[in-house]
Amino acid sequence: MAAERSGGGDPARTIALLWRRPPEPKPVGRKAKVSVDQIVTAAIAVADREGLGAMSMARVAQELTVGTMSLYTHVPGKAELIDLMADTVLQERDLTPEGTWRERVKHYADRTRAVYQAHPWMRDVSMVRPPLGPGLMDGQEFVLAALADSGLEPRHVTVAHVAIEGFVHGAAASEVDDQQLERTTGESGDSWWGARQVFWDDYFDVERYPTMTNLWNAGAYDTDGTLADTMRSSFDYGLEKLLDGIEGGMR
Amino acid sequence: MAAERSGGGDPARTIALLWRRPPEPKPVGRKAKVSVDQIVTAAIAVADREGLGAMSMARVAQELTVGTMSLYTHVPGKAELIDLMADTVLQERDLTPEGTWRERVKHYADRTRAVYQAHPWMRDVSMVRPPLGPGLMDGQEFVLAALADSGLEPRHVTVAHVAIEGFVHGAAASEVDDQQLERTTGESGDSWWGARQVFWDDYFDVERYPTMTNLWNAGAYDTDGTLADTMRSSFDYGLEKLLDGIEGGMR
DNA sequence: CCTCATTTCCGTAGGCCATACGGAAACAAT
DNA sequence: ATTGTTTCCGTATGGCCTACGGAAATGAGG
Repeated sequence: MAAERSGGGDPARTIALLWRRPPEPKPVGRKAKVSVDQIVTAAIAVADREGLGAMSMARVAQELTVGTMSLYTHVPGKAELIDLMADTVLQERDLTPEGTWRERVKHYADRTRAVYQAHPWMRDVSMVRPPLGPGLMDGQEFVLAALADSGLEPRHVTVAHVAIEGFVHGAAASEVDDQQLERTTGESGDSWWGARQVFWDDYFDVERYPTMTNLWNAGAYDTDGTLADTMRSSFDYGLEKLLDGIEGGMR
Repeated sequence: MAAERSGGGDPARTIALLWRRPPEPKPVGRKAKVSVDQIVTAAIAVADREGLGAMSMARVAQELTVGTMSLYTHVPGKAELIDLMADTVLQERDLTPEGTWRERVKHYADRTRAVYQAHPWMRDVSMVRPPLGPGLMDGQEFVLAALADSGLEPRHVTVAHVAIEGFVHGAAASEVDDQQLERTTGESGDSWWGARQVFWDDYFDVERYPTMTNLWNAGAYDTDGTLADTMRSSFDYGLEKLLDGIEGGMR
């Protein structure tokens, strides 16, 4: 379906969970078999292996040898669990503030990209209404600090920030899409394209697509590395050009 | 769940459907109550109104007053139906080749953005293994022609193309994310942020986030328009800077 | 009109999913 | 041993996709 995060429940409860502020100590009552951390860890493990689609409450409970409904004692629902998962993996970026502002933005992009590589299901998590936890907030502060040091006006810092965030998450997402599809469908990108050879043979119209034909003949699509390499270069190229443009606008 | 397109079935069948090449005329047998076009149109209508999550085979069949399983006579399965939907709405961009190469790329970006605006469920459709139909192909040809006219080397045309494609789809996707969430959850972005006021009151740490605090105090987050306006400017700003960078790299 | 091959229509059934509800079980304090 | 509190979890509801196979409709040939 979709980016199925939203946190329909009580926002205060979700935010308290994100910052791991337990409601209060409970010396009385039955001992808990599982903790929030265990649930989040197990959920991430399932999603890493089999995709977000396979991360069901029943599946996570099974992983912890616990009844499905037990999870609801610790976590309001599935949407909130996804919030917790996302913020947790965003904390894996350890962002060291070294170098020029450009180097720091590049560093941020690389670390974020690494998160997506390690957790391809992040593709399916919308960042428009993000989990307001430490993982997200620390990243924002890091990029904003770099941009503020660049000499941009405060006003332009915020708009450049949104553009960079959008590019990084968007590019990282489309880069791991391929792997995620491979994981869920069991078919690799190369094999997928290979199976569609029939398209180039029977449907591609040279007259309708002259530019593609020319580029093909000019060897523009000859490639040494894999499809993953190509996407990686595009990520770097695009970010570089975007930063060039931002820098150029300052002078 | 996810970007639930993949076309696990026979690729040749799917491609034939995308280009609307019927297998052959059938003078014999029971008359069909519905056509492929009707199914695709109804599916798009449902997804437009209620999101891709609500676009189930049963729901589409209901729309056409037909049994659920009847759809499978005309369409291999849900994944292929989504392929058909995506390529159909991409055909709605009518791309007129006028102006400089930059103007044409901008034109392409705007038309693609309009598609996402009209069909927010496109956010959930992965473009990594795209539907190889006329809608997608015509768009690719258009951008490549613009870039080829720019004077870029063939080699750089392809990498710039991937970067632009990624930016446009990524930015358009995150721009409509908000609307889609509003549609499915019934809560607007403003109301969502408002309900999380508690975060700024009780959790935001001024010492931990000095840059954000400074920017806030400098009025960088004061805004005249809505959240949608802000995202729109970022889309334009980011594309502009990306094209600046690409153009600058040529000299 | 009847037969028959061909095509489409679609009911049923199996195996998934989230989660509301409410009772059973475990534990600390009295 | 009782009581209050908390956690655990079985059941049930209403959804989803689609494999299977039989019923219904249609045109052609007799």
